[in-house]
Amino acid sequence: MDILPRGSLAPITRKLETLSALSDGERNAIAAMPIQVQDYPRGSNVISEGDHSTRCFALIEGFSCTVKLMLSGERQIIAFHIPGDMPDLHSLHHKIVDVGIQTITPCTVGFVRHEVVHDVCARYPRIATSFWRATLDEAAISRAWVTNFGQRKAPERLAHLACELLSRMQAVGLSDGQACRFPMTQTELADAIGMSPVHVNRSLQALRARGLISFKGQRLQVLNWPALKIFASFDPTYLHLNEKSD
Amino acid sequence: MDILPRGSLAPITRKLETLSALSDGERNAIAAMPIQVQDYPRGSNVISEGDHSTRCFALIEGFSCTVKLMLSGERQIIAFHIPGDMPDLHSLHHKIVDVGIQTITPCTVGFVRHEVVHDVCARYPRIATSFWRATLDEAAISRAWVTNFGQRKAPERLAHLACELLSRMQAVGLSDGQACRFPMTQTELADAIGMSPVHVNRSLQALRARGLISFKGQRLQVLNWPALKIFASFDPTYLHLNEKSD
DNA sequence: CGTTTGGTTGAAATGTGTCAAACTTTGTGG
DNA sequence: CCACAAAGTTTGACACATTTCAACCAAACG
Repeated sequence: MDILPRGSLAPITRKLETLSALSDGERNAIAAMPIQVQDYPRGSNVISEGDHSTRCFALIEGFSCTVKLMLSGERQIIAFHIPGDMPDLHSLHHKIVDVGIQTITPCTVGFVRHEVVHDVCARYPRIATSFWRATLDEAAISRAWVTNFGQRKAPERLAHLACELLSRMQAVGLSDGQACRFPMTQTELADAIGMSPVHVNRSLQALRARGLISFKGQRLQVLNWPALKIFASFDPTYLHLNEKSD
Repeated sequence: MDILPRGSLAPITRKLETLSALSDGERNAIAAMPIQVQDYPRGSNVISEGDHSTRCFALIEGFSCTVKLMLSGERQIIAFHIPGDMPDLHSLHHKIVDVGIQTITPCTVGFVRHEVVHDVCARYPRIATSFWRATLDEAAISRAWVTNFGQRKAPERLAHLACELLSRMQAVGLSDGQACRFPMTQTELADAIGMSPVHVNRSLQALRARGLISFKGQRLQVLNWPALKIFASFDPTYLHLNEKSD
């Protein structure tokens, strides 16, 4: 754990810039925030359910997910996070966190103390707005997941998730055409879409058989984007990707 | 449609007070916001998907829900709203709304223009915080719904929804012991939990057979709260009911 | 090279959807 | 206040989606 050189905040600054335009002063204020960088191996808990939160973090490198653990031992994955995301911003106002955050791959995260964030928000209202918007973007994704669960069968659900992930990766410049890194195991996908791993496997085969997507070595490749969108009835409006505040 | 006398803002002020303590100045600023009151019959659209939003609203009286309409004509209910809720606060920063809001009963709502809210937020940071928190509370509920869909079968899912609704009604003083108004039809419940109306009906019968709840004349009566909580594995932490900011 | 982890397969059990009909309640106009 | 219509609820039989369990296979890894 050490202090991050200014440059490493690039993913977060870039993310905030997508939310609203920043002045030089605002950019500097963000770059000046004291940040504690920490690496986590795959499968570790960055935040545990029930923790009392005093800081929040940005995902600098790697994939993580928000999870809810059941008494039965089952785990529900509620959201996936990609570099630049700030998955526990809500802890700024919800001190008792009701979900955990786990790493899916080895991750590098940057922690910032809540006082620091509150202070920056107080001095730069537009930054506060950006943080608020980041939490709203997340909320919109949760709503889309509710719809995904309620309205779609397994193959369509998986297809929709693939559409979402690729779109988000494209939005932060982490895609390679219509392909991107996709390190989730089938068991993790099962925990995310609320189905058994066996059924995930069969649904993925159905998607492959239709020539929509392919998975090889932790990569998702979309073979027929228009057809995939139609199959999943994917409408990216909910991601609010090209909509800045103010 | 007319201007509301100050007193009618009571549900909203009370709601905001549950989010963070308000000073007299803050209370006055809220009471002074110009508000347009409008009545809607049951089954009408307060907000339609795709609208470009210039104001947001508080539900003063009645029940409404957030919906996502599918191309197929199906509708997914994403959230239920009770008096005091401000279901489209997110439109403050997401101008293009990706969901609609429909009334479940006749409703009275109060609209406030976005500029007015932004102005109050700028002058009273604690009010801004309260609004932010209100959107975070909603987001936490969406996350809980994802878990509800992913982890529970129909009867447990319905039971969890009943727990949530009753808890929220209790929190704003609209319950009657362990009973409260519950005007949703089985078809609406079906749209909310992503199941067919027939299966909702059978699941409700299962809950009644277990002696957990009863429905009569738009009322939900919980007959065995401890047993219901266990059956639904309901943990109210996610509602953040007794947690104020600052 | 063996071990572990993740992916694939088949068959049977369970959960849920669909359709069509009957029943019950609610609301409305005469 | 009644009669009727409309809306909401309940039932049964059958089809389909998904889970479960157990086994096998393939790739990754020390």
